[in-house]
Amino acid sequence: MADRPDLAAMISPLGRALIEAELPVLREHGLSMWAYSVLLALGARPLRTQAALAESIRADKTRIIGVLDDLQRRGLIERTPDPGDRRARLLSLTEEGRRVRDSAQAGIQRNEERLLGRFPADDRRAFLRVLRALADLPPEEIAGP
Amino acid sequence: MADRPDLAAMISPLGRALIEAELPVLREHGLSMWAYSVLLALGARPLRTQAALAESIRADKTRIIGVLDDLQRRGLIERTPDPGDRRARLLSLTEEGRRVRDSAQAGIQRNEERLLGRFPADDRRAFLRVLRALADLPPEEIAGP
DNA sequence: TATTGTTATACTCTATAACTATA
DNA sequence: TATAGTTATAGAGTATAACAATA
Repeated sequence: MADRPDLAAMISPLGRALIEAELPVLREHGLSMWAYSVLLALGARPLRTQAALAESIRADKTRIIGVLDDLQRRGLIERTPDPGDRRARLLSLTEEGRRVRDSAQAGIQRNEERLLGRFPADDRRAFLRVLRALADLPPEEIAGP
Repeated sequence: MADRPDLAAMISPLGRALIEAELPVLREHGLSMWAYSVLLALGARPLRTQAALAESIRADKTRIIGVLDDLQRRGLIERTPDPGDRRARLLSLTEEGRRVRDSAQAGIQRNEERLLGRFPADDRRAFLRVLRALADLPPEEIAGP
């Protein structure tokens, strides 16, 4: 027997539980998980094509179309044909979209801070430092040789 | 904007990537992810019913039947009717099952140790300490009030 | 009647392929 | 012809409901 559980066996269910914890907050804002992912991705920087957006959130491009339709209808994003190439749609957050994203994220991180609050500050900082570094690794690096 | 990404946004994709990293190792041992989960759960302690096993790995009970069929056929687990209640099936690992589980887990953790090896020992210990504590929390505690 | 395990069915999510419009 | 976006179809994975055996 190993002296610790597999990382994946700890991290993967924890991720599912954290997503479960997000759902009530997102529901209050009328957002699905995909919709929230889109708002986060567009907030980081506006994107020039839906395909690029889909790739950045690791989704299939056909999967986000309904999500974009809904966000646009509700005035949270703008989707305008690129004048330079009318096949592409320029994507960006509206002010309202930014507001909804920030409000949802504040609610989510409030709960996450409650969870982290049970650990000593040093452990918390080290945990976040390692987690951020691991999360930034490209999947090929995680997969290994 | 928040000063860090949401925990879920970091942890959940990381979990998926770690599972991807496990797949080649599991494939070498002829194991699916569910089969490996079963071997791990039965290794911790033998279980008296399939329903209890399913619950312990957060699976539907109908979902693991084919997995158990296969593991039993290959001699990795034993599934014997409980003499005291012939409806139930006593589940346990065989010696071969234990061997396969240990070999697969060794391969998986070898790669995980490679990933952790890039961090200072202190950070690594703190990371695992916090991660284990979070993974041990019941989902209700993670969900919050 | 209730419970364990099983099988059959339906549903959800996701990806693949076909289509439209621009280039 | 190639590409961005969209729609329609098919596939995988999962859960729900019905069933058989035992209590």
